[in-house]
Amino acid sequence: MSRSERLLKLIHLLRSYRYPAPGYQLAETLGISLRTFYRDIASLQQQGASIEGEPGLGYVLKPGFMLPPLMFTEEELEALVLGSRWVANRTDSELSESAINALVKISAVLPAELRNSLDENTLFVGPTKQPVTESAEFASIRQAIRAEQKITIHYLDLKEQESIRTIWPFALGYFDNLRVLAGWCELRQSFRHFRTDRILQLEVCEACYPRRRRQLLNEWRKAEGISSQ
Amino acid sequence: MSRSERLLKLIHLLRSYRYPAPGYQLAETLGISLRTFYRDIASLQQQGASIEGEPGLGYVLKPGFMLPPLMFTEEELEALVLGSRWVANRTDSELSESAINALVKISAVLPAELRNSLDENTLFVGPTKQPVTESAEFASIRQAIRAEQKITIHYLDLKEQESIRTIWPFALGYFDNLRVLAGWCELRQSFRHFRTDRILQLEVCEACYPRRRRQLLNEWRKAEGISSQ
DNA sequence: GCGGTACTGTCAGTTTTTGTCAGTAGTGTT
DNA sequence: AACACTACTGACAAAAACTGACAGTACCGC
Repeated sequence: MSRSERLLKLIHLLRSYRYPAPGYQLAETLGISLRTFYRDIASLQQQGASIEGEPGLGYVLKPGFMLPPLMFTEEELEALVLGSRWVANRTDSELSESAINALVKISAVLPAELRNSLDENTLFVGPTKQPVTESAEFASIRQAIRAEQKITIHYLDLKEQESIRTIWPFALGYFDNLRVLAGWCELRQSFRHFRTDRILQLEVCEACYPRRRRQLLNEWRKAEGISSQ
Repeated sequence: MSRSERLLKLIHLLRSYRYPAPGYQLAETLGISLRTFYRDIASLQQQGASIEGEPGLGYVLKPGFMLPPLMFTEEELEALVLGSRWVANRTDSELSESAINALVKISAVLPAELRNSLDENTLFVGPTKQPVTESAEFASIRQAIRAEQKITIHYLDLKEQESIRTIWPFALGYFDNLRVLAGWCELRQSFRHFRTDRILQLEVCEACYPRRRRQLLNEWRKAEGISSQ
C-alpha cells in the first residue's frame, strides 16, 4: 500500500470514529509504526486537515477538511455562477482561477440534476471596454489585507506627484473601471484611497499593522459617512 | 508537492474539465512526465476512481467518486464573496437575494476559522453610475431561459420603432451598463439581441421552444464567431 | 523530583517514485 | 501489407522519499 493510499485510509478512519481514537490503535490498524503514524498526521495537517490530538484520549478530525454535500436552489446556483463568472472575467488571474476552482468544488458536491443546471447556466458577463492590465500586484494586495500586513507603495497621485508611503490596507473596492485600495496612511495619519492603477510599485512588509482590519473598516465608514454594507 | 497531494490535484483537475482532457495536457499542468501521469491515473483507478481514457480524446472522471473535494481555500472564499456581492449589487432583487442566501448556505458548512474569513472579507463592489432600474421582468426572463419557454415582448428598437415578437430566450449577458437578452426571434427567423431596458412589456408563454438551450447557444456562438467561454 | 505518556529529531537502511528509453498494441493511411 | 502515428506499458537506474529504531524532549499529575 502506497503512502498516498494510506493517508486516504487514515482520513477515512478518522472520519469513521465518532470519538477520539488513540494513536497506537490507528497505527496498528494501518499496519505502521507509531513514528510513521505521527508523520502521517503531520502530512495531513500540512495539507489542511485540522486533526487534533488530545493526550490521553486520541485523535479527532474536525469537520471542515472536505466539502460536504451542498444543496442550493436553481436561482442560488445562477447567482453563484454569474458572480463567479464576473470574478473570473474582471479580477486578477489568481482570484479568477480561484473563482473557477470554487465552482468546480461546488459542482462536485451537488446532486446530479443540479450539477447539470450549473454547467448549462447561460447568464454571462460581457467583456468590458477597459481591460484589466494591472496584475501581479493584486494578489499581494489581497494577501496583505487578509493578513493585516503593512505595505509600502510608490504612488502617483492625481496631481501626478509621486510619493512613497507605508499604509495599512484594509479594503479593496471594485468599481466599473477602476479598483481602489482603502488604507490608513502612516504618512498622512489618516484614511486614504489609492487607485490601484496608480500604484507604481508595491512591497508587502513583514510587519502586521497594530489594529484589526474590521475596526479600521468601521472607523473608515464612520469617517466617510457610509452605513454598513 | 507530495504524491498524495498531487493525486488530489489531479482529481480536481479532472473534475474541472467538462470534456475529456488529453493526457499530455494534464501531465504538463501537474508538472510531471507523461509516464508518471499514467502511473498516477493507474493509482487512482486502483483506489476506486472511475477514470476513463479514450484514445484520441483524453480522460474523464465519471461522477460519483467517493472522495469529496477539499474545503475551499481562503482565496476561493474571497472569490465567492466578491462575486456574490457583485450579483447582490448589480442584478435584480430576486437574484440578489439568492446570492446572499447561497453565501449563507456556504457559510454554514465552513469551519469556524474560514467562516470568520468569509464574514470579515473586505473586497467590495463599488456602486455603479447607472443604477439598475428595471426589475420585475428580470426574474421572468431568467425563469423563461431556465425552463426553455418562449416569451412575447414589446420591444423598442434602436430606431425607436416598437414591435411585438415572440422569441426563444437562451442567454442573458451582463455588461457594465446594460443587459442584453439573446434569443431566436420567430419574427425574423434569426438570432437577435435585445437590450433589456428597451423591453417595454414581457409575457412568458406556456409553450416551451422546440430546441435545447445549449444547442441554441452553440449555434449562436458559431454565428457570432465566439469561441466557448 | 519522579514516573509516565505523547511526541520529536536523527539516521541509516529500504522502498518508492521518477524520467528515460525501448517496445507493444491498436488505429487509420497509403 | 507496409507505414506512420498515438496511447500506453515494461525495465531500469538515479533520485527522492519513506520507515523504524532509538534517543531525547515536553508536559502532566503526584
